[in-house]
Amino acid sequence: MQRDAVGAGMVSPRQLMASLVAEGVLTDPDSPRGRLLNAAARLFEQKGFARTTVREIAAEVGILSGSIFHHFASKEDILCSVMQEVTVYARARMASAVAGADSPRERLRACILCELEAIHGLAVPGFSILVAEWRSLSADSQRSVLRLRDEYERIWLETIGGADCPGGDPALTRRLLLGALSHSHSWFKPKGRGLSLVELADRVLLIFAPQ
Amino acid sequence: MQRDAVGAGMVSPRQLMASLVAEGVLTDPDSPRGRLLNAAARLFEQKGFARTTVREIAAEVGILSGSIFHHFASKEDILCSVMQEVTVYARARMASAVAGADSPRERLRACILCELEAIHGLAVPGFSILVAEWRSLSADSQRSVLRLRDEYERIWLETIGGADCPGGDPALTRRLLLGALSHSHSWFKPKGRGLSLVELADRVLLIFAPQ
Amino acid sequence: MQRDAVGAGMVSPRQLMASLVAEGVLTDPDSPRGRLLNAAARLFEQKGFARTTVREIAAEVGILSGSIFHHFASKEDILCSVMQEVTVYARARMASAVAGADSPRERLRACILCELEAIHGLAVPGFSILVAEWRSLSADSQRSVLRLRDEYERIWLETIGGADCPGGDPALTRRLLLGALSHSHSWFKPKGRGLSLVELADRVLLIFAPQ
Amino acid sequence: MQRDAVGAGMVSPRQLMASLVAEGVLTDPDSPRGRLLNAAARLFEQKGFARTTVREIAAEVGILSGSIFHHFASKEDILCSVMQEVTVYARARMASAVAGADSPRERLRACILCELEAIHGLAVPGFSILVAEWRSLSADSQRSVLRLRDEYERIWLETIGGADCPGGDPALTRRLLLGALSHSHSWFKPKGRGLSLVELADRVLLIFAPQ
DNA sequence: GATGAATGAGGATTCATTCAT
DNA sequence: TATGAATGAATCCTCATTCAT
Repeated sequence: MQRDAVGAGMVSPRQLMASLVAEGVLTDPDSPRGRLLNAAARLFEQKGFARTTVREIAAEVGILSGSIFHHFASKEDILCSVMQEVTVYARARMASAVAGADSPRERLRACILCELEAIHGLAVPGFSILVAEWRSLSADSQRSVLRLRDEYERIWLETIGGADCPGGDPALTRRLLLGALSHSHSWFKPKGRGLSLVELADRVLLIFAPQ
Repeated sequence: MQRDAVGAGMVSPRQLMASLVAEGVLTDPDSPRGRLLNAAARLFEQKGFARTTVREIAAEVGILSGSIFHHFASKEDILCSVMQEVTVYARARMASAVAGADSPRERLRACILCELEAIHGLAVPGFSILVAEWRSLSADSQRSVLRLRDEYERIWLETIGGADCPGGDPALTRRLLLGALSHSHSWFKPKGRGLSLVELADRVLLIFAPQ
Repeated sequence: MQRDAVGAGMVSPRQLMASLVAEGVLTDPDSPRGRLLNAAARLFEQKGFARTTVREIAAEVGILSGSIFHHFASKEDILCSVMQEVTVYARARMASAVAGADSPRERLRACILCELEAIHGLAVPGFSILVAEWRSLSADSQRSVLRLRDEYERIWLETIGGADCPGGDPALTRRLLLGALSHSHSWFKPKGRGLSLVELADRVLLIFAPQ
Repeated sequence: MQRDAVGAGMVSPRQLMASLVAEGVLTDPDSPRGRLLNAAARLFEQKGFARTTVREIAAEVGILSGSIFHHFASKEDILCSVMQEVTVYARARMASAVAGADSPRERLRACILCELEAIHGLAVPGFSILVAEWRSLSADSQRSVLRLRDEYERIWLETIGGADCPGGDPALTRRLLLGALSHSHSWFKPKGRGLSLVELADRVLLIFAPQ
């Protein structure tokens, strides 16, 4: 029997985003700022932060490069904002996914799938940037993102602690998992005729929580 | 009882490198070109390829930026050369490490430790660049590195296939391992009072090949 | 009796240029781009393309070198644009000059004087660049200029064909004329107390169309 | 009846050069310096002085760029030397050609053909450089070449004065001729199935000295 | 909010030239 | 004489950022 994707029983990505926008904790993706963030996320993911120019980001949403600075203080501010938005969204999504899972093992599965979907842009573009471009951020910006990320990681640690993972060190397990999952961005093609994302999640689960 | 590091029974890094240099398959690290490669590897690892200037690389070995182009055709050529050298060296080291291990499980452990040592620059600086800066390479350069890397990966796949890894898909296991290990570059501090590299390797082994 | 210069009965250079600018086929010489083109033409003529730096061109119009690339894609693009503008203008001027001449011989005289005036910058600066810097242009750029030049040369060939030139090969005559006239750029000084441009044209006419 | 080329009755190019080398007024083309001069002349003609690097010249004769400066003081010195050699050789050849012609008209024909052969590299490569790269030379170097060229031009002027050229101004006629002939370098292909060099010379003669 | 021209510091790269070996 | 590593100034070009309109 095909297991359910994370989405089952959850609010849809669109609904979730809408409610976060309503709460004022996320930028409206249809606003100029929101469209810039999306374009930037896509480009940073595709070509990397350093190789993306503000001109390209601006062109992507049909404005000129100078106009970007009405919305962001600097190029780094764009990156930081992207990361913040991604973090906020991923955290909400993760909370919702875990809440909808019954057993400890299901919860871990939900976390893995949730992060995989984020990494591969199914839910929100830009998650892989968090790992790949971390060093492009100034120390201050890193702190601001880390603060937002805290709870996201807390959920992960609790979930790993609850599941029966070998090694007995949830922090280490989490780090290995983060590396393994985020690297999948460079080789896993969800469109392919091979593994689906859900299948990949199950394989990973089998390794990090056997039985 | 403290298990042995990979190095036990192997030729020393220095000896290995010397013999590879003698074979003409590696650049003499004391030659101008070799010193440039080392400096570049260090800087690329520290700050990333895009954020490193040729001026900095040149300054690191005490020459002027223009002089670099006596040894390399372009900045990208430096990156490509670094990756090639790292690959050649890591391959030789890996072959030697695996050859010195008796059981399948020991061989896997040797692979993991070997790669961890490479990632953390204990053996050769620059291995983590292979993952982190892969996209900074042109398609042609990528191919040239991949050709050299082929056997390295072949050893990995055979070793994983021989060990009793869950999942039954050595290629997938390898990819997850590569992600998990290379990401350790951004959080693991070998100097720290925490885990040692050998201990980290054993933990990873426990997860990817339980029992 | 002093014969008339080409200008007689023609629209003035200023009027002609103004109408071409209005048609959108020439750049407004008062626009930033136009001023850059003029400065570049003057410098290329004076010192040659290779020995002229973009800094100098920029300085000539009071901007910094980097700002040039808002208007042109590359230094070669500047050269190409100069040649295109010069060609368009010279073509219009030539057409107008020939149209105002009554006899075949007068038409040839008009062509010669028109090209001489162009070469010596009396009408438009930069014509001599067309010959002197032709090899500095990429093959693609050469084609784009040649397309614009086609009609200019067609007028020449028809005019030579109509006049009673010895040799009976208008194409050859044109080539010899072009060489002879454009070389005058390096020795003829219109300001001098010697020959005037009009006199020079008449001498050339006497040689290439005797009687 | 096919008219004779200049060469008829003259010493062969090879003999002429040999005797000039013997006199010490020309560099032995088989000496290192001579081979450098030939390579440079060919490259300057092909790509222009500014676009030719000393590396290319050196490579052409199989030495390294640094070694060039054992033979020449600077890149400009190479250009100057090329022009001097070309001038000396052309002068000797011209004298010999004119001496072998009987009538004034024949003498003019010999001059034209002689210069055409020089321009198209049949006798010595590099003559077209004299016109095309004149501005690449410093004032001092220009003077040194002009001194050598004096007699060459004197022969031209006397010959033109002796022939029955229209216009009555040998200096002007010479200048127009020089422009017309040297420009042929950019369009005339001696190999082609069209005009031969001798035929071209006869056409030119017909224009500049009718009847 | 948007424009687009301009900035200006900095980037990689070129290349004639030098000089110890 | 030849080498080849190094120089160092200059080159074209890039790009985040500013600002008057």
